[in-house]
Amino acid sequence: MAQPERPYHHGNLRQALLTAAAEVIAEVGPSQMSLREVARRSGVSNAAPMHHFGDKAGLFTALAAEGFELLTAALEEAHERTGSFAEIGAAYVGFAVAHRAHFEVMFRPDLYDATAPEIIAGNRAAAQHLYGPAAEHLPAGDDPRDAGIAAWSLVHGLATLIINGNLGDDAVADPIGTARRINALTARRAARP
Amino acid sequence: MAQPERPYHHGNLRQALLTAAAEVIAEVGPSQMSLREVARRSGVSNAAPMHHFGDKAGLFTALAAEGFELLTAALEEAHERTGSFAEIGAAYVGFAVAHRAHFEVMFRPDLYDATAPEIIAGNRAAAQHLYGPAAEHLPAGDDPRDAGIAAWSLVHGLATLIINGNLGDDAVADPIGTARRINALTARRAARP
DNA sequence: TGTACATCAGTGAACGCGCGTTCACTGATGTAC
DNA sequence: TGTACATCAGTGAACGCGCGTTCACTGATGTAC
Repeated sequence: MAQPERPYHHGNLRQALLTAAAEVIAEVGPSQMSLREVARRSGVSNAAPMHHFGDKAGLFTALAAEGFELLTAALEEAHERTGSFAEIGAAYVGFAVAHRAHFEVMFRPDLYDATAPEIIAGNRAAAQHLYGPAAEHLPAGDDPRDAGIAAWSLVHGLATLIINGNLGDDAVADPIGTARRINALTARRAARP
Repeated sequence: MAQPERPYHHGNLRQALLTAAAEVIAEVGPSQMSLREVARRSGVSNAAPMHHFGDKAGLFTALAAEGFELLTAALEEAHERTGSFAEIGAAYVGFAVAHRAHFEVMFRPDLYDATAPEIIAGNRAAAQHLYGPAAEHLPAGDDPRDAGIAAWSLVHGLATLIINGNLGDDAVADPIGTARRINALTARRAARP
């Protein structure tokens, strides 16, 4: 037993806590997540999370910021890979399902400090990757602002309904496929002005 | 002082508790609502709510059931009055904004007993008033199921984004107007196959 | 290369708090005769 | 019409619990010389 199971210095505790928090949130929801449970799962004392995040809201802020980065990366990747607006929407839904905990926290600003610079920047970056392509694929006569809101509403609503279990089993079983069909349905209409 | 301020028998405590709960939820969110605060606002002892709802989940169940009734009534009214599918969608968003607390609870089934008969019936009734008209206004070639999901996603996403404060001030200031434009935009596209 | 010391990361016990729920109870209401 | 009694609606004190946060602390690491 030369190597103790848990060394005094964790090495990467901050990230481990975020990962554990996402796990807990995915199981019980953001509002039932407790710092103590997160610490427990990370094999660390009750007070350890405070050291990294200051308080509970600080952990949520970090999680939301990480979420916006992940979302932006997912949208960017889909855009560059396919150039298809419908695929960007599918990537949005894919992100929500794959990173359910992040997604739920991101859209509950009451949980965290929404004025933190990393949140504002992350928010803006993600929005640009949605609104930008929406404006590119605009049929004549449509207001670009409304078209952006419509596109966002569509994928956000679908993601929310799937996550909350409000859609049938087939939609839940294949969220990205459902998103593709829904987006294609709307895009197809838009392509015939 | 012949009339005491608070008689022993409230007379309509159940409804008063539901109203107070909706108030609290609108202020602090469903997960921060406590039975004690609801009792406090209703001018009644801590234990009084248990008498009417059994436990906390019971109160949420009652609130969700009431929400489904209100939503169904709102959709039905819009349908009969205008016959317009876009107006039904606007009514959905209008309901979410006007009855924010109900709306939030309804779509968090982890909070209540989703298997309660009044919930299942309410859910089904509301869905029929959305999916039914969606099928009527279906352009050729569209899958009716997908069209229903798309319509629901659009209005549900818009409602969620507005409630969470993710849209700009003008959308928040006039949610129904925004919903009308978004729905009309989609409906207009659908009308040109 | 070795030593002194500052800094960093995590401990663990303790705090006060608000919560959901229980319990035996009491006041008010309705009904049978 | 009056009385006895069952039932209903709400009381208020108490319970045990998990929580976020604090605090003085200790072990580990890095850096200056």
